[in-house]
Amino acid sequence: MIINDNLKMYVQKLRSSNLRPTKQRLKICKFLFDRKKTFHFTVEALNKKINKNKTTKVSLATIYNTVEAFTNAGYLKEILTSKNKSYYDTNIKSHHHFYDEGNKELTDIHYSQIKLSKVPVPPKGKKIKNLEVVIRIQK
Amino acid sequence: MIINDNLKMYVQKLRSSNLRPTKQRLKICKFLFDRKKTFHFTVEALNKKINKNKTTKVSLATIYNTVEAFTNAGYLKEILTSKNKSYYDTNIKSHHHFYDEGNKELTDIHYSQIKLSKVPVPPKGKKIKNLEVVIRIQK
DNA sequence: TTTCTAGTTTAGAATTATTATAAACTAGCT
DNA sequence: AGCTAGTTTATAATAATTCTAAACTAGAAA
Ligand SMILES: [Mn+2]
Ligand SMILES: [Mn+2]
Ligand SMILES: [Zn+2]
Ligand SMILES: [Zn+2]
Repeated sequence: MIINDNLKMYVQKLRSSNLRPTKQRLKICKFLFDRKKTFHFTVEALNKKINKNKTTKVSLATIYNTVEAFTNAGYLKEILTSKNKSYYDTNIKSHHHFYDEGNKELTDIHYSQIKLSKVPVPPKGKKIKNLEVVIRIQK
Repeated sequence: MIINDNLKMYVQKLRSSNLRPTKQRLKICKFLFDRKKTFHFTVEALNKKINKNKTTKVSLATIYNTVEAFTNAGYLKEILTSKNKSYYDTNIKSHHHFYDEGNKELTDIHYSQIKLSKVPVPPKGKKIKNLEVVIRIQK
């Protein structure tokens, strides 16, 4: 996988989603996507990292707005697994997770690592939006 | 399955978990467990039902305390699937769920209705606490 | 029975995560 | 350069939950 350290790519990406490439969004893009590996984060953690010893701070409201916009645009995936706090994933491919109840961390499980040989039919008029397994683990 | 409409059973049950059989706890037990079918609920919903046109109200703090105590005692199971709100289940057997993103309701999937033919090994030093699948559905 | 005390309930305050508000700012078209 | 819709920001509001501390009570002991 290629590391994107050029802003032009993000500018295009944002424009293609009708999101103006503001300096705040580009800074967040750079932080989230300029890396070899995908990762999981909470808004709280992202806010800390983005504003860690930086002179120009991005407001918490913007962090929330941007995470929501990126999720709607399909750049991020929301993982609902924890009590009272949303997690986000820069890995947008369909995949499963371990959720460690001790340190409250998510770990990816590749889609092929879980095989569902029997899955129920959804109720009438409803369709399956998502079938991703969360395996809760602890010491 | 037998409907428990006698309080003595709940008194024993509570005592066996080192929970004093107070009138609040017994009222909540009666509401939660005196029925043919298990069900899912939020604390907000339980609070409304318990206090619906009743003269003696149970405080919201007690509803929270009791739900937590019952969960710790194993009378209830917590289902973490929704953003910002916990769900509880009077079905304490291991089983799976549909979660309808439209009306935010849970529906049981019997344990035998999902077969996992391949499951990954948890990380070193960690063990699987729970492997229950939530299938998100929508119209 | 009455007394005692740890456990429980309660109203209200506090906390945490998140969303809403509205004024100031800015990307980017004209 | 001027305009304007989109964006950022500080701050307030909201929602779910947890905390606090005073009042109450179950039930053991006297
Ligand atoms: Mn919340
Ligand atoms: Mn909360
Ligand atoms: Zn992931
Ligand atoms: Zn259930």
